[in-house]
Amino acid sequence: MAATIKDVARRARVSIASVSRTLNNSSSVTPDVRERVLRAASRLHYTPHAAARSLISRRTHTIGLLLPDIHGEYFSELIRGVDRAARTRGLHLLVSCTHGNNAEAAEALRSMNGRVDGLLMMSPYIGGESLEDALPSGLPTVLMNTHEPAGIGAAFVVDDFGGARAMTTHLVAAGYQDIAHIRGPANDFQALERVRGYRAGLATDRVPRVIDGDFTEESGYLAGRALAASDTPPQAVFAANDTMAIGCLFALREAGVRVPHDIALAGFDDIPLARFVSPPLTTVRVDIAALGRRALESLVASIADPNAAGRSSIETVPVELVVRASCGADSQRHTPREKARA
Amino acid sequence: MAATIKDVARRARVSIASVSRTLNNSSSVTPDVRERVLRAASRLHYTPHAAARSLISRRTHTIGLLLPDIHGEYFSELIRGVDRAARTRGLHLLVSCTHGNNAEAAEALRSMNGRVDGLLMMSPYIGGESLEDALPSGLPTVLMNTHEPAGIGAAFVVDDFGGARAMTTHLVAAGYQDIAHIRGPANDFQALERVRGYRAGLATDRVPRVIDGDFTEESGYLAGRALAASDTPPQAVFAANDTMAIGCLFALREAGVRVPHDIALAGFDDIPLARFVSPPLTTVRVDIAALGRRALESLVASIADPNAAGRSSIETVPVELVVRASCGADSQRHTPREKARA
DNA sequence: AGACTCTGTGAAAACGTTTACTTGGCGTCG
DNA sequence: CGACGCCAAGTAAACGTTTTCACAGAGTCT
Repeated sequence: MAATIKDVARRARVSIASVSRTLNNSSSVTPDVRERVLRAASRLHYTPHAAARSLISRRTHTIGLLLPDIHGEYFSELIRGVDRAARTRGLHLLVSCTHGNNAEAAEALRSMNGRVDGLLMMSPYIGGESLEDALPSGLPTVLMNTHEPAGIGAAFVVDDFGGARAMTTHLVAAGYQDIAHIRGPANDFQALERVRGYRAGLATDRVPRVIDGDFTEESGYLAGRALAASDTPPQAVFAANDTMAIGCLFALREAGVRVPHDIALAGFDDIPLARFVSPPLTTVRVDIAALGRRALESLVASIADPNAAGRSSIETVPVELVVRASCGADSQRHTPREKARA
Repeated sequence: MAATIKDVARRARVSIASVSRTLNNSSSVTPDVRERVLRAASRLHYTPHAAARSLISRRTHTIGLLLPDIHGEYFSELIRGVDRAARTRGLHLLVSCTHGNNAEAAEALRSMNGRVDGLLMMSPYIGGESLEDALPSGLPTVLMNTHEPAGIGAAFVVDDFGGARAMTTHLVAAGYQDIAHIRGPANDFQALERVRGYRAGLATDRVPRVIDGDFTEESGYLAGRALAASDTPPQAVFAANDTMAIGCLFALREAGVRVPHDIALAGFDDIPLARFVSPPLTTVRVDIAALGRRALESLVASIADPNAAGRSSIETVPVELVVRASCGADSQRHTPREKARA
């Protein structure tokens, strides 16, 4: 049975108020009392009961992290980034998944009531009922990668549009004219942004060529097989994430298509794998840990001052083009332009 | 301001006891009362305050997950496994990292007091003060991949020894005689077990050849470079994890050593990357999500019945040998035996 | 018809803190 | 020398629940 503040008070022969004051440095106490309390507390291995404390102080020192799923490097990086930032502020992390399910998200939100001081939420899903109803009112919230109108709180989004446009522009500049895009799921905000960036990056006279995918390796594989078998294969393929790009790479290889010689390839996210496949994958690097860190910092600020300005601001996390061999533009060889010149 | 049980009671014109009973189905209430309470609760968007509830009921419905670090697929898989199992039981997850730091671990443990019903902890580190002192007494705890004597609670360990021995045996059976092992950090329980398995798997007349590493890709790279430059390069290299194996692979490739033709290579963990490097890596698959799931289930059981039998049992999570091209034994070519026969 | 058992409801205690308020002692200043 | 103010320490209320206990009313059985 854990010791309570009463046990400490009794042992130190003071009132519970003095114990509380000593332990919280909330107001000055006599060195004598202080000494006795500290000794008693450590003797009893006393640690304050978090629930009791947060019941009265209205602070849990915990923030909720609600993710669509926990899968792969992407989320562990995100959690890591958030955790580090939280740790330096003495905050705990309550992690939960929605599994892309809006009902489950609402359920998770509901059961976090009174458990957290604020909420960090990634919900790229579009459609279904709005989150606004489900969110406990008054709970400071920061969204990540969401399309929600920013009435809820601050939001941080990865610059999917900018990254996809930069990638497409890069491919165009490398001389590819017919560039296909393997897109992510239709109800995913990030997937949409990347399609939008792809379209924006294309030369104005080119017709976009978008193939369905769902961010899985298999969907990339299927798309790659279809493209390889096409009467008019594209010169380059830009997959909306690295996982699909790698699936596509395998399909192309299987079909005897050389990358980047016959078809150039690019992805998005810069997962660790990207460097290691052969050829190494050209992609867009996303500093996902930074996203987590910045989102947490913003949340902390809005907890500290609920009426702060910048409440419903949207901030963009920059991305970076990473050019490797798979797009044929890292060296002098393989690009159509170079081939033509030769 | 969130609604409390009093608000609901007032609106439903009943006592707070009736509200509580209705919402918890704890005892029968009149349909009439029930109806009024439910209507009032939903009208007010009432959700019980978790801290207040757990103060009195001594249950937080939260379990603490304490990890050495959150990095890479390994931990996201673990969290995922634990989360799924927790979710089906209506439990929340409080995640924290120790960063391999025993002091930080103690601090995290301390601040989890009263916050969690039980603790799931992975602490492969050896040395430093024992965890036993830091652990809040009476808190059900399940350890993962630890060397701690099982006085604390149940423990689950991956069969590192068995996996490493199986891999070594496999390499021996494939005809390799001189097999080097790149080991993990000296203070890591799993690394030690893998070394032990390696030694056990070697033919009795062979001298173990162990090279230092620390589970990072770079250490694998350095080891690989040293081995390639050695006067007596081994016939096969068994790295204690895939990450080092891949580092080693790059070093060997750089040195012009063909894998598996000149030197065979094997890893441990079966990270997703393993399938994709070239040649695909022979390794040992660890179902890390299953480890998390089983550990959580065991924890739940010991929370439900604190005096349960099997309290300080140690269970082993099985592993599986995954033979791919890098060890030269998946096909008929490349193994010394085959080469000799040819 | 009276006593007795249920059953549903409300009042109140309890959980372990923090904090506003109260009290008592002491020093200071007029 | 007395009044005033300040400081440390204690008392008690409050936080929002669950749960024990008491109670009232309705059946049921002799």
